[in-house]
Amino acid sequence: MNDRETPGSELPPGLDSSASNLPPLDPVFDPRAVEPRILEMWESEGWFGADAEAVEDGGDPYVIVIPPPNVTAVLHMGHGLNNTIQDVLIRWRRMQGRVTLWIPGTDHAGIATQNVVERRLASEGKTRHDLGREAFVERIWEHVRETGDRILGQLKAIGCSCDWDRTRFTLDEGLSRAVREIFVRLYEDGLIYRGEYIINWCPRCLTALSNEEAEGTEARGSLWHLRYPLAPGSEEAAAAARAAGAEAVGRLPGGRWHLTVSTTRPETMLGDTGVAVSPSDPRYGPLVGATVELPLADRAIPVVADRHVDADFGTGIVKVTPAHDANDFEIAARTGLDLLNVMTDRAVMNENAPREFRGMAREAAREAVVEALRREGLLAGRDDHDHAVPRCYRCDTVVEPRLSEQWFVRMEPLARPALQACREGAVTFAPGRWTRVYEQWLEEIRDWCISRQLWWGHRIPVWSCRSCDAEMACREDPDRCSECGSDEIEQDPDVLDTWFSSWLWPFSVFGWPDETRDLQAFYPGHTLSTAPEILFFWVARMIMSGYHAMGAEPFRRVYLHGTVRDIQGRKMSKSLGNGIDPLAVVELFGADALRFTLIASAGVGADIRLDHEDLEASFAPGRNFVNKLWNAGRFALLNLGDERVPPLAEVEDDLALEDRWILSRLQRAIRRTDDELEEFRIHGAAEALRDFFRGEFADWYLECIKNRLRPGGDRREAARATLAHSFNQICRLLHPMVPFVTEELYGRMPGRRMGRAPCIVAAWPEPAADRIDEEAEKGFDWIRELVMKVRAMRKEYRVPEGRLVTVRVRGGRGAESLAGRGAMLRQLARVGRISRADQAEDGGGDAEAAGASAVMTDGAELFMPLAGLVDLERERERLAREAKRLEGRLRGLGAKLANENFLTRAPAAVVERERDKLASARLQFEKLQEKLASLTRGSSPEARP
RNA sequence: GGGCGCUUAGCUCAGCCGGUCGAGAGCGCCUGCCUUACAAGCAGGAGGUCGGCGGUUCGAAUCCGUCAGCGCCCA
Repeated sequence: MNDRETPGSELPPGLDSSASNLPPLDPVFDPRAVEPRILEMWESEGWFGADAEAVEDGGDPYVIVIPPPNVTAVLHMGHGLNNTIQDVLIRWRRMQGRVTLWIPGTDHAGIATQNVVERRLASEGKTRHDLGREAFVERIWEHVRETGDRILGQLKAIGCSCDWDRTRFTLDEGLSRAVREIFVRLYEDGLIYRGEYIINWCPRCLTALSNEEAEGTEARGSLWHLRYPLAPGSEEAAAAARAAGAEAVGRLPGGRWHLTVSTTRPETMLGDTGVAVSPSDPRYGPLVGATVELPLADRAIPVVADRHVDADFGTGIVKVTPAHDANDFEIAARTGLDLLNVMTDRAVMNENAPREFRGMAREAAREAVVEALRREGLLAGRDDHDHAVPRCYRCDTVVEPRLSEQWFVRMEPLARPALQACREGAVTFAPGRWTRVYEQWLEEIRDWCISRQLWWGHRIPVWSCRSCDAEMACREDPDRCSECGSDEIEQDPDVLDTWFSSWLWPFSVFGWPDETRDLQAFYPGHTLSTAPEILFFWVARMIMSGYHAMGAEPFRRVYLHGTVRDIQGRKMSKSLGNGIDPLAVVELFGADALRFTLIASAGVGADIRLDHEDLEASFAPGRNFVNKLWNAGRFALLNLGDERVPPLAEVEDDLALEDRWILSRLQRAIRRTDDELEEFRIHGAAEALRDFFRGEFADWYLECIKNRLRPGGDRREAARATLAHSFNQICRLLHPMVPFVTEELYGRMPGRRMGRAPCIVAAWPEPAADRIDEEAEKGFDWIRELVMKVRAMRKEYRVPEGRLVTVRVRGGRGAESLAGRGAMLRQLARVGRISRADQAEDGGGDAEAAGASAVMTDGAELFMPLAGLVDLERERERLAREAKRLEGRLRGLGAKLANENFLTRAPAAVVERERDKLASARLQFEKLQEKLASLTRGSSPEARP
């Protein structure tokens, strides 16, 4: 990067331009003809990467690690948005001269990837068990080698400037070593433990899931009310409870007392080992310690008191199924109830269930249990009940809480520094509201179940000894027991949660646990951009591991972007078929159009809606903008030609009003763009640049200088210099958002000759305070207003487009502003002749001829003679309408300024501004009244004095 | 049950630590233009009680309260 220019430098003078080996410019931008070539140039010239040395030499790093997509994933719009955001930030910082590094990579996606390959096997009529572990894992590797990393190629296609040489994969040797190391450390610190707990279990994937992986989905279900008879001997207690108002205590037809409990999962009652009430519930006090006869199962279970039970919810009595419900498991732990597992790992009723239900799937068992209870008169009823049913985030199967032995990470000690970092502002979130969400999750942190009953992933590095029962977590695979020396050892069969490797990503990619130069140079990183869905899964855990392993936060700023939705507001998904393939968009409209559309429509953290059925409509904003840019570039290049373009400094004295104006506006655009980017308001930056490029540069500046650019044009070199400079800056400013088209145009600009750095590493523009020119802005604004007024009058009276008009101007700043503007006004508004009527010779004769009139904000009066076209009545109405509008405004401003409170309490500057507005409105109003009066005189002679 | 977000032009959205918003953009719509960079364009235009109500303030799309609708997260 020694080819960089110093910021703020002018274009080197007089360098040849048009690299004539480039293809000619099409009138319509053809991304397919441009993008691959540019991409190839960036990569072959090696602009994407960075090495530690640049930082060691004093460079200021800027680091982003990509949220690693699943290795077998294909790009979707969410990736498109997220990675465009990251690329904008990276390219911007790179141009600023930071040592930028964006690390790409993928994760192995344990369940997802294993599922894909298992499905393939199934189509061959095989299961993974037919192959055996080793062969199966090899099969997955094959699959990954074939189709993996496809998504990275897709990221390249949308222009992502990652350091591709540093591509990482969570199962790489280095990253696996990091996983092993952190596991052993946590184990040695007592932060990893194994235990039998209720976990979320997917009966299809046959593995444990973390809480985060069990997604609650709204479902319309049933709440069943079941009657559990009380064992003999509890009659008195039951009667007392009933007397105390316990409606859930009643008598069966035969006279026996019973309790009523409610459940959404009746089949679990076969595993009930107790019934619980609140210890503070006066109604059930007498019943605590009583015995219930569990129907169907023919077991006696006790009534216990536990604080978890809410006396005010439902009947105030709950059934307790410790082996099949997390809350019940905790109740059992506190009250000593038995654990009874009545299901297999496939959620089929097992041998602990009564014979008639054994072998039934849980759904069938539910119906059978309900039916059996109904037969016995023990079904008290059923209500509709909407509730959240947890489903496997990978296969959507309903998750079954299951008692099993798993590995957990004790999270509380890890959460503490992560929470503190947030409170102290070491890590901040955009939008800020996510701060609270993050903090609350950490405040109520729960231990993390990290074992998965899969074969694809990092195998848990714990061995146990069959001879002495020792258990050891090892950095290197052991061949004998560290306690007794026996070689009868075996490794835990399970693998680790994929997130247990991705939470190390910000430092494992740099070689941790080795103290590498990369780690030294590039950790901590700076920005993390991702979707809020994985705030807990990933972001929070990275912060925790960062503090634990590295003693520092992995990044300082977290940007959580919105969700890409379809036009109806639904999330895009494969199953709904409402997704948009970013590559299809690239194919149709180009990567730049995709990027600009996404960026320009995404407020910070706001969702984006796109119509998957009308890509044309959805991506028109980006495509149109890019095409406009392309054509402005063509115009500039055509006019700059091969001739020498002087630097601005050389034409300083020849700069015209419009030159000084656009240069001044350019400085403001630079400032605004910087401000927006610094605050992560990328769409704001896009808007700033669109306003400047389209609204000022293309619509006004280019139109203004067309005459001057012709051979022999007035101050031609000044126009060429200003054009070259401002378009060059526009390319740079827009490069982070639309890198391809800007690179292509920049590469053709004068001064870009062999060897000089391309746009991707051109210096980011810096605002030059001495180019801000208030006077030029005011002067040019006056011209703009005049042109707009003339255009409006022409339209009003349908003056043919090609026809030149005459305009007379009186008063205002016309005198000083009009000199030498003839050609410009002809170009902008087809004004053939413009004259000042200030001098006496023109007098107040406007009304003599038929024509259109207008008054500018500074009171300048315009008159456009339009004999034969103007209808006086219509003109009168038009002016009266305008006068009425001004009158209303006058009233409003007058009232405001007559308000003593306003004058005394509002800031002086505000009052001053309002006074100016009033003066201007009054002036305009008066002039209009005069016009109207003269019009009336002109058209009705009898009214003359 | 707890928390958060959204409601501004036909559509998608900016603006929201109050005055420069006399409410903007893109797309769509109407009218006129193939003006030698661009019809993926240019010019002109229509279109909004800034969800309802109440409050604070000299002043509210912007702050507070409340109601309604939509959406998300946690339990």
